[in-house]
Amino acid sequence: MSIAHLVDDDEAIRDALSWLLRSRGISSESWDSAEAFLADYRDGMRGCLILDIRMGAISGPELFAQLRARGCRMPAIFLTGHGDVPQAVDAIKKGAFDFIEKPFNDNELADRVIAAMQADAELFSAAATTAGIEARLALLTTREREVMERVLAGKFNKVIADELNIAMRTVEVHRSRVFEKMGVRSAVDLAQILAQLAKPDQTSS
Amino acid sequence: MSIAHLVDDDEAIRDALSWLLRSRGISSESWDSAEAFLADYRDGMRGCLILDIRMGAISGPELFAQLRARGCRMPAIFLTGHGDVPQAVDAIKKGAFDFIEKPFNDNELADRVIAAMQADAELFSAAATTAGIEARLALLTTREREVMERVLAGKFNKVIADELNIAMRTVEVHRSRVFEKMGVRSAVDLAQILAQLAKPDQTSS
DNA sequence: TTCGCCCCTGCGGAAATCCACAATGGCGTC
DNA sequence: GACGCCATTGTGGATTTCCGCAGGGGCGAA
Repeated sequence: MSIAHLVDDDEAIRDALSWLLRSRGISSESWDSAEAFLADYRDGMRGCLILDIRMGAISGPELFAQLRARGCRMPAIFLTGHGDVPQAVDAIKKGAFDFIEKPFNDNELADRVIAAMQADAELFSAAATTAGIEARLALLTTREREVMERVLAGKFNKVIADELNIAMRTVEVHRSRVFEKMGVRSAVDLAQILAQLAKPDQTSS
Repeated sequence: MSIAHLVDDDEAIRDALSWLLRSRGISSESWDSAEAFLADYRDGMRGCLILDIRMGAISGPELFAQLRARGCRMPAIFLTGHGDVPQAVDAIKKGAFDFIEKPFNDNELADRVIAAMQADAELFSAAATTAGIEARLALLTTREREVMERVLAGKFNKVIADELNIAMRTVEVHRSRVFEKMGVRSAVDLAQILAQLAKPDQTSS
């Protein structure tokens, strides 16, 4: 279940938003401060963030930055009462999903939240595959990784054997074990799945 | 020589900006409308764009969209007189480099322009390498491309031969010609350079 | 028509990969 | 100490790749 995580120090806004979202079939949870949310935050949370810009000690953008630093990739929608262009520009540049002025149009906001939820779903499925790849990568032994690097550099087993001062046969064994553990059947496949790992694709609006 | 391309219907602004930039060692050229700029626009132009939001028939964002459609990748800085948050958010999401309100701070604006110039330079060098790859790719014949696809799919020459209903020897010939034309020596190398082609890397402020 | 480019094919050999079978030694855990 | 995991190596053979040599047919441009 993915839910909207609402952080705003204004109870009226929290109530209005959670009611609005519920009416669209979106469940939400609320916090009255960034600190409160940070205390509850857990890796792997799903859904989206709806953050007020101005809050107590920690502002929305600051909260967002801290969450990002902690690995959170949930799409964030910022709410602001006073149209601050530089802040909006800055937020979007830093990866915010959207930046909306209060008072907001109910329909529009709900649509944006739904879009954010969808973005999160896509991010999640993308992350699932890369996580799988990384998990397999973690299973490799040191030697296997050394061999893999050189295989990806397009070197012949013979050359790799020389570089590592081991017999060609040993290289072959490592090589095939790498393929096996990574679930691929050729060096080309390996190169391709590793290439997609280093390539996060950006989605917006 | 990279220069700032200034498009604004207000002569006073154009003059002020070009003077400001000149004082920082940045040369610029000015147009008084989007139409005028579009008429002069040529592929391969270098530098950055400084676009007014509100202009005659074609607005800054519209001009930007048209340029992007025509392949222009110059970083664009938008100037706006009235702080319009939704417009700013939209512009940044669509890839604008920056969105600045008038009246602007001279120092800040100059800094942003310099940053945009630098972004353009990075884009250019990145584009140069991908352009090289695409140029080589364009040299391949249809058959060679068909073979290449299947090689990248990790298929054996034998399988490829079956799929294309040609002799294995022919596949080998195409395969080696592909390597030759692409300037690589193994299928792994090929996979890697093609992977980097599909991966534009985003740079912002 | 001649020339160039592309697609196709066969032969044969050198080089590399892939793989099953078989084994040794180190190292840490239970 | 037995067991498991890792790194290492060898033999030998099947499979694949890589490549030079040699040649045929189609097709469009000069």
